[in-house]
Amino acid sequence: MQLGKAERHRLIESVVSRKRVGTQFELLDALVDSGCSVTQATISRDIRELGLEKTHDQFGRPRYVLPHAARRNDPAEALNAVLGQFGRTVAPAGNIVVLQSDLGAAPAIARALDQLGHDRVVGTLAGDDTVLVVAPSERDARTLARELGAILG
Amino acid sequence: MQLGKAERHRLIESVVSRKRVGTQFELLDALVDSGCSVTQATISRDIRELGLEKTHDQFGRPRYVLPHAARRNDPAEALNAVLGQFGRTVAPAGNIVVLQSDLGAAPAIARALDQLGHDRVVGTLAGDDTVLVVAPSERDARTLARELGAILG
DNA sequence: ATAGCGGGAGCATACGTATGCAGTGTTTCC
DNA sequence: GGAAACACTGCATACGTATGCTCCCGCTAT
Repeated sequence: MQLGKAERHRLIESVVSRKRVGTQFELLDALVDSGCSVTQATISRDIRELGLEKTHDQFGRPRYVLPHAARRNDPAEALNAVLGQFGRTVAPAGNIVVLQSDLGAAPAIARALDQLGHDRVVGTLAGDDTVLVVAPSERDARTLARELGAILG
Repeated sequence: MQLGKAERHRLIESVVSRKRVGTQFELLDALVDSGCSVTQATISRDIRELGLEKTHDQFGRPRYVLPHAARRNDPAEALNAVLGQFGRTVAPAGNIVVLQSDLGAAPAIARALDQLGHDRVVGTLAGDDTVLVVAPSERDARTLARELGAILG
């Protein structure tokens, strides 16, 4: 044994979050490539211990992902939740995206946007129920508005 | 065939969100109890079409859940995200829970708490970076603080 | 009417995952 | 040191899930 269980777990988390892994044998191959040689049985146990979830991607193909709990601090998740819950409308106007929300939620949304590190978000300004999102260009603003609109539903 | 595919899908969503279903045969049984008799093969296809995810509960037991996308409007999800992302500290004080957050996030947190419909949340009052959560009793406040603290990490 | 098409579902089975058991190595406590 | 307890893993296999094939039904155009 060259790699301990804990290191293997880190490795699995890393692999799974970087590429689509649909079966435990695929994962096994990836681990072997990284110099970690174990059997499927071990991987099955690892997966339970890590709490990995098996989902389907947009094409219905299987995929393991990190447990939801582990993604709780992911800025993208936060934006999804806060925007899905409190967002009302999005509209581009020049190189600005105007985002309307439930009263009081705007600062949180703006903060979530800031933390995204999104290329098309230059900066944000929040009121009580409105966020102005400044984009680099009109074109970017339109794209961004579309992206945010998709989250709203 | 008495139930169409669409109705069966609704039924599956309902069952899966109400109780822990660990295998497709368990789900099959539940459907039969609801007067819908199909085979495991059909359920396998349904599960892919619905995009259900197979996770592990806190004891490592398997469980199907609705896809993450479908839970985006779940108030509990919103609270998790917003609190996990922006929450700082929680402390009970009398029958009040004092919640400190990142600047500006308090109103969103308060809103998320309100929408929970939680028995121990009588009402909330939000400043910029502080939420006061009013609980029915000191006991409730302590319990509530513990619950919220768990979300923070 | 009927031939042709497409969706839905069952059956059998291939594919994928979990687990009882046994073996090995490590730590702990006499 | 030696025994006991424990953690980790592989092997074989039981368990669980996906899918190729087929049939059936309902629709449409001929």
